[in-house]
Amino acid sequence: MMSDAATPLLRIDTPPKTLREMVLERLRAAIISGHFKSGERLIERPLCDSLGVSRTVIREAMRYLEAEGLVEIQSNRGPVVASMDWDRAAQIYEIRRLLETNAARACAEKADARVKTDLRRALKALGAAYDAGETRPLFDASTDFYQTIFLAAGHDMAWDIVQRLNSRISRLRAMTLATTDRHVSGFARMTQIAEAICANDADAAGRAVETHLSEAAAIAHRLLA
Amino acid sequence: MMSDAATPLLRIDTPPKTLREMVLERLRAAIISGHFKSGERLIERPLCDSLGVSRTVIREAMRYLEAEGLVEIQSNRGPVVASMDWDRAAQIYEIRRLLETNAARACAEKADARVKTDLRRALKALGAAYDAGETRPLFDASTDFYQTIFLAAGHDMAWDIVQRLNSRISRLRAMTLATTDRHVSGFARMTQIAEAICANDADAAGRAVETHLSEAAAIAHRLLA
DNA sequence: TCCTGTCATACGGTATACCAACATGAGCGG
DNA sequence: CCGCTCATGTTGGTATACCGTATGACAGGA
Repeated sequence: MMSDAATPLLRIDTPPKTLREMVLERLRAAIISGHFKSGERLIERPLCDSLGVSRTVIREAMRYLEAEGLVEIQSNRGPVVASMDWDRAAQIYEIRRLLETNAARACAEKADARVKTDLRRALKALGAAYDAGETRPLFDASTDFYQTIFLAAGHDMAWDIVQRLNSRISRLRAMTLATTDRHVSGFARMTQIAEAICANDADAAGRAVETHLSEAAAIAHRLLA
Repeated sequence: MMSDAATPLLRIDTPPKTLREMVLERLRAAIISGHFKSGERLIERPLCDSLGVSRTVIREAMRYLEAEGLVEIQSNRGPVVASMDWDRAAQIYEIRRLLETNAARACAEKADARVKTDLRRALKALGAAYDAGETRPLFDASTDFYQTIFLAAGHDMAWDIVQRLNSRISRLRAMTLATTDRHVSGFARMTQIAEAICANDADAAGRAVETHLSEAAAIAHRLLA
């Protein structure tokens, strides 16, 4: 027999990306990075030209982005980059609070040596990104840190939700990260979280995430409201 | 002056639905109701024929359903109705637990007379649906009950998430509701929830939702695992 | 000046035809 | 039993056309 049906190691689950996946990623990245500002119309035909694809592909990508909440479709006017107000942002921070504290607790309970090294590595990268001071790597390192926690906790569905929510408050997150005092307190909080998890202390991990997030939400509130 | 800029009463905000919205709703309903079984391929052209629309519309609807997680796209094979295993279902129940207990608590804290009558009305409808014994009205009444709670709490984003999660475990929910002992305990739990909220007792409301959900999850686990 | 009606333009919503690439299963030969 | 080839079904993607709505410019009339 060749091998078992599910050999996980050389399985190709994403055979070369389709055009619409690439277009989707670019559009999403463009929105998240602020290249398209909120409220801006996304007109199909110009996008076709600049991306070099047909309307079909653009439109299908738009449906996906619509479902993600990154664009809103106005009737007979087409897609517009979604905007965010404080009320909804606050709801997002609240949902994140629930999901992230829960994930941190679960992670702390089941973290083994492997997870702990991953986490320390992610934290180290995060520290380097904080020192470097550029927004983009900081974004990525922060994402990686949380991803480590969520996946180690086995909460991949919650992680999907959190990522989606984060993409909708990307501007807010960028501004929050750029806040100067955040450079110190942010990393300190992340360190607390990592330490609590490495000590398998679920309560401490949950509390650390909670304070981290409430601080972030407070800064965001000051910036937006 | 004619009238203020925003005359709310005759404003048309949903000018007649577009074809793709109608198609989207029908396909979604067809998947949730089990008309398309999980794992089943959704082949474009037959769908075009049966729905009487063009491929464009079908394909765009599929992108949306993909983003919702109701269908999965296999490369070069197109959309397939997504399936659900217990691990992911458990994650969904866990996320619902967090969001629903939180919403119930918030609702209990800020419920006024208006909300309470709405809730009692929803509960009454729910009781009638339980007595009638048909699955579909029960589904709708249950949805309405929770919607009342979430919206009264001001948690509309969480509500969107919960609805999306529920659509992904619709089969499981249907089986759970059909379980006979659920007919008694389910309504009793819902009554507890409503009473706690009407008493503005956040802790009791949270606890009631928690037990309700953990019971539901246990039944689902028995059925699926 | 302030309406109001008209018109041209821009753009989304939908349909259709067409083609290339890939998947799959049947049949064929070894 | 295995591998090869080939026909067919289906998706991925493009190009094109047409209609309806939205919008802004403009002209005439109260």
